[in-house]
Amino acid sequence: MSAVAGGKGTGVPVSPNIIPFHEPKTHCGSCTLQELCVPFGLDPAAMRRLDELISYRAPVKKRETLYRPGETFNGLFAIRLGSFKTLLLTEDGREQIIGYRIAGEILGLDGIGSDRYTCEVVALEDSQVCFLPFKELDQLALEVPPLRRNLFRLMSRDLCRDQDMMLLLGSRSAEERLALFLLNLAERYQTRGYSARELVLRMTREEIASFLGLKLETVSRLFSSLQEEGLIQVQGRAIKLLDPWGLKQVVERS
Amino acid sequence: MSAVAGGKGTGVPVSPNIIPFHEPKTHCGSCTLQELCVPFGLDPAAMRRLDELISYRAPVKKRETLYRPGETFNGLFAIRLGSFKTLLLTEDGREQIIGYRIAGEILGLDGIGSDRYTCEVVALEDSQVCFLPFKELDQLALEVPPLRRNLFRLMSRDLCRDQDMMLLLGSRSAEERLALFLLNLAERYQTRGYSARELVLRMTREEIASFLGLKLETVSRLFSSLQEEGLIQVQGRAIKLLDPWGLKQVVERS
DNA sequence: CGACTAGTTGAGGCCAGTCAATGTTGGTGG
DNA sequence: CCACCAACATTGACTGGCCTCAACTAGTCG
Repeated sequence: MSAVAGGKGTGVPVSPNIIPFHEPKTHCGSCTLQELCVPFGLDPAAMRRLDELISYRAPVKKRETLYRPGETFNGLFAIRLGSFKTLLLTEDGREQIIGYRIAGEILGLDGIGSDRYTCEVVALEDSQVCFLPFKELDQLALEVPPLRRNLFRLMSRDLCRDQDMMLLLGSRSAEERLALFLLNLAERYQTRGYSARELVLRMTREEIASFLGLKLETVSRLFSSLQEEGLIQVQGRAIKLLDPWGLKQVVERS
Repeated sequence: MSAVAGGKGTGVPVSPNIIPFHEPKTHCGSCTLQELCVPFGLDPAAMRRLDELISYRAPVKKRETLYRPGETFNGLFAIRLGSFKTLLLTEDGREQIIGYRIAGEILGLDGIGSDRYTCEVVALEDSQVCFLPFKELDQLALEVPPLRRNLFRLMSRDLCRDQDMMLLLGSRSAEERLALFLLNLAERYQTRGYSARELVLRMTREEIASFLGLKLETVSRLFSSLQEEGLIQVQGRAIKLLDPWGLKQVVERS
């Protein structure tokens, strides 16, 4: 069963660990991620109304599933803390990871169209999400144009990200894929105030491989060879980008 | 310069070949594709208002570009007739085809978020599109909930399609990719009232290959081998699916 | 008719996959 | 706190699927 989204698609949140609202810093207005997230650019009044509509903020433990394909769509999740993988299963049971989402990003957009979520979302570490019930969100968006705009922007951002990913999977070598993966990740962490040079991966080699359309041994070998080239430094899941410009060259050399 | 979307991102439509509105069958209400398209499920009054906001219906010639990355986003295009490829360019100039859109489908959603279109769209044959200016569409959607719903549905549909494509590119063999491509195409043509068994490709082998993350020779070889297996019959771009069930088996055999 | 584009087919090479052995890390319980 | 175990990661040897290069055919348009 899902950790938060409600069992068996009933739409009723059942997490026993909902974070009390009187805790400090559990409001959009004081959230450090607001400019990446749904509330971006809203005036204080609108922000307060958005806050009221968020029906709960809840922790999701490592490896727990946030939602699964087929569960009824009832809203979006904003990642407050932590990271998630999104994946699809092939008919023969293998999993293909199609996304990797970190704090400030939105989960659940895949369900907007069909009333059902279509992919599976699993926490890669202990995380926290804010739940935005869609009906109410849609209503509020009617009155608040910037919110409406943000919703479109978020969907469009996902569309473009997926298209970039198709470009990557369709026409890049294994080495280019890994280099792009690292650069992209570093950039996203940087916008969140973390170092642009050092990052700690939350995924296993196998998960990275699945995401990049490769095998885990290939990923492992590539980490080693990029390290030998002096471009990165690898210590398990801690990666240092020693030469970001060199990494970009790896991508751009045709 | 773009064929329709306006030169140099000015947002002013400049096509010299706009189809007069007094032509028969140029209204949503009488369009055979309405149930696949934006107007799905709208009541007659709303449908009329949607019709009024469509600022033009225009032909796009084979190989003409509908819009390019960087041009200002000013609205969506509904395909009335024909087909298009959507593509991204790598920094070294190769093109990666990321989508293949036919009548009843929507183009331009990639631009909603950023005020600029992000991919390039090119007609594969002489085609026709309806232009929906986004500002007005967004306004109308405020008053017409089913229209709002349709917009979300369309974006979400694209998201899921792209995700399926990532699954295909990330974890399927060349033969599986081609079989899936043919089955998917046949299904889409079938919903539009065409035969589920016979289809005429509008793409070259090279375009199919790019879309599937392969090389043209590989695609050509696969057409031949699927034909030898008795699953399809190939005559240039005319393909007959002799054994759709067998094709599905090709995909599902792990 | 010739030039051009699209498509097919063959021979050979290489990148990434597969199989397998070994090393490392981190969580758990004694 | 440390020993143990399982999961994760690395590395090597070999294989194979798809790519590359190349020759040839068929259809199209001026």
